[in-house]
Amino acid sequence: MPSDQHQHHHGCHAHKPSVEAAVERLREHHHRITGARRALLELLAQSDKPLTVAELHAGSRDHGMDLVTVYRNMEAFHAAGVVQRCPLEDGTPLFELMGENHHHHHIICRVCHHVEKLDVCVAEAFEKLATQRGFQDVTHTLELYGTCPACKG
Amino acid sequence: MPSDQHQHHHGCHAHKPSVEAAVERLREHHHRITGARRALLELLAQSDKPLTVAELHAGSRDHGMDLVTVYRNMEAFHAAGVVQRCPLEDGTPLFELMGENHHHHHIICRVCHHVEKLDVCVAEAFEKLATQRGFQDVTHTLELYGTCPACKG
DNA sequence: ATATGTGCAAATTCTTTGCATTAGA
DNA sequence: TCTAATGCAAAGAATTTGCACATAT
Repeated sequence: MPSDQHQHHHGCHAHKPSVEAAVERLREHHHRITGARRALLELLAQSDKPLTVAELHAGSRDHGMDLVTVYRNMEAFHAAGVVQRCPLEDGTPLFELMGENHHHHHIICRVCHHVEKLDVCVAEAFEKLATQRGFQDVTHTLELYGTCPACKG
Repeated sequence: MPSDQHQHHHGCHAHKPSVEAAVERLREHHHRITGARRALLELLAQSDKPLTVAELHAGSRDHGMDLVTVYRNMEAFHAAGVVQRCPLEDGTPLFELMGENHHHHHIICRVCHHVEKLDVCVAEAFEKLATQRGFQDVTHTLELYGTCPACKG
């Protein structure tokens, strides 16, 4: 039962909440809240799509942090459950803020890497299969790949 | 409508079929069928899980091919629609033969990378969403990650 | 016969590590 | 104050490219 179509009027909406939630989570994990981390969290919160290391680095260029800081923080964020990794088909790492906002997936153009959010999740029930087999801390990714209208040909 | 449970008595069964199907596909794409390619296809067909570049290289060591041959052929196979890429959460590339056999997904231990096949696919319907948005050649991956029973702690 | 595929070596890109310095808590 | 985070530089790993030779069609 797709309840879609809410994401084509973005701008600067309910971002702070996700950032603050992330900050709390990081504190729980005894991490310090630095300028670099705030900058990265803001970026992730403002983005409507998962970001690459390069995009994170470029996007926070006003803060001027080093690439290695991006790598280290994405690892820390992931370990703290603040971001989710959802690599492209070719393995390129993408990072996305784990929202309290409902879980969702993406349709990604395999040519231009344009990403659209799909506000539906059919996979939650699926996770039970894994849990039944004795797996713990089960998460999932569901990515659709295709050629977007602009890239036909 | 899950039609599960057919894969726990493997050995050397219906492999040739998938290999031959792949070979045909490669021919359609005007690719030559070399020893290296046969070896890689056999390996993929015999495996009940997606394989890494290293595994493909090691597994075909009797043929003694170069690592770069694995890379190049996986790219060719993917372009020809013979294999599917399904990277691990961390981006590590995995390759799996695209079967005429029914589509399925995996549950992967994020500690030891043990992989189990799930003979169910809930995502086909999902692909329609992408098609409706004008995407073409839509495929998907659905991977579940967790800590397997052996890796608890 | 001819072009594609392969191996080897080198180049490139991506990611990680070490260590001195800076800055949160 | 005291430890975690950062930047810079260097190391390491993964992947790609170039070119001469081998081999499927």
